[in-house]
Amino acid sequence: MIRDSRLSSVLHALLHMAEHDGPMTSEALGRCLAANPVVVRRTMGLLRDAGLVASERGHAGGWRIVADLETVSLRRLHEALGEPAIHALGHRHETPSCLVEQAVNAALGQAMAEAEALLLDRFAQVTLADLARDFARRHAEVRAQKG
Amino acid sequence: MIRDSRLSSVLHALLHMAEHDGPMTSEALGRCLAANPVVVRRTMGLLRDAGLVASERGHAGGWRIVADLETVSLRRLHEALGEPAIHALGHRHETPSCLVEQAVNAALGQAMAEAEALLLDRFAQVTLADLARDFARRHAEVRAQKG
DNA sequence: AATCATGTAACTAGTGATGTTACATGAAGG
DNA sequence: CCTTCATGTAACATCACTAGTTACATGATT
Repeated sequence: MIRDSRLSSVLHALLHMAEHDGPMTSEALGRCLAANPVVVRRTMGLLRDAGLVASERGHAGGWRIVADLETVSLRRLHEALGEPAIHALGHRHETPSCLVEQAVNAALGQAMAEAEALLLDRFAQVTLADLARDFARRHAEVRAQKG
Repeated sequence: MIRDSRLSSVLHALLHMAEHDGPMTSEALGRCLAANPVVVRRTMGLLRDAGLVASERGHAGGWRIVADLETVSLRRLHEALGEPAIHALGHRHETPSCLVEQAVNAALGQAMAEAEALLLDRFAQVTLADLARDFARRHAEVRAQKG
């Protein structure tokens, strides 16, 4: 089971918002993501706290992007979500007194730190604008196949 | 919360077994790991199925290593444990019909695949013998400080 | 004032490792 | 043979966390 799909969800939501004129309601986003509107609000609220989106109540309310797509990287979104744990693996005692466990933690910890650094680096290199362009390319491709 | 510390646990257990003469009981290993003996049996059983350790019942029974420490890598142990999920992040729909989600999955999936490949590569390069040597070095260091 | 949408609390569901109890099975020693 | 010791395994509880759901308050627009 995937433990945390929020980064994927907010990316999906943000791209839909980028392609959409005017604010989108939590319910509309929930239909796009096949997710519950309350969960959408809960997750988007973290992006609002980070200054990436804004929400408005009442008629014609909803969510809209207030940041430049070119400057928002996946890493920034990951941070906005509270930097949830990336790895499902780990060790129980962080600072063990046992020398054996220290050796284990050193080896395991280094490999995982390298993998995490690589992932965060990749996240930092991809912006919402990149994804929007990739979507546009896929969209054009499908239209070309049909036409 | 760490979801899966089994790799760390079996490494810890195997190194203790390597430093110990004769088989070690689940209860003794449980004391080393601060874990429940039944959990130890459950986890070590996977290594037994992979041919890395053997178990014996009755008096003077317990667990012992039957593989060459030089040839057992962290990756092989990870495989013996059933290759549990490495990432805590992911997306919900693997093959979405939505083009937006396809673009998201492609970007996210590639970054995560790279990170996973790096981690598995690092795991493949570290053997139990390497860890045993690292432990011996740490042990000598501590004795030097005391003496 | 009615309607619409967010804000948020409170609770449930689902997942997977880990903890725990209980009991069967087999091996060694008296 | 029988007791003891240790694994083998089933069954259930616990824990942590995201996601789903219900309910209601708050604020903005018409």
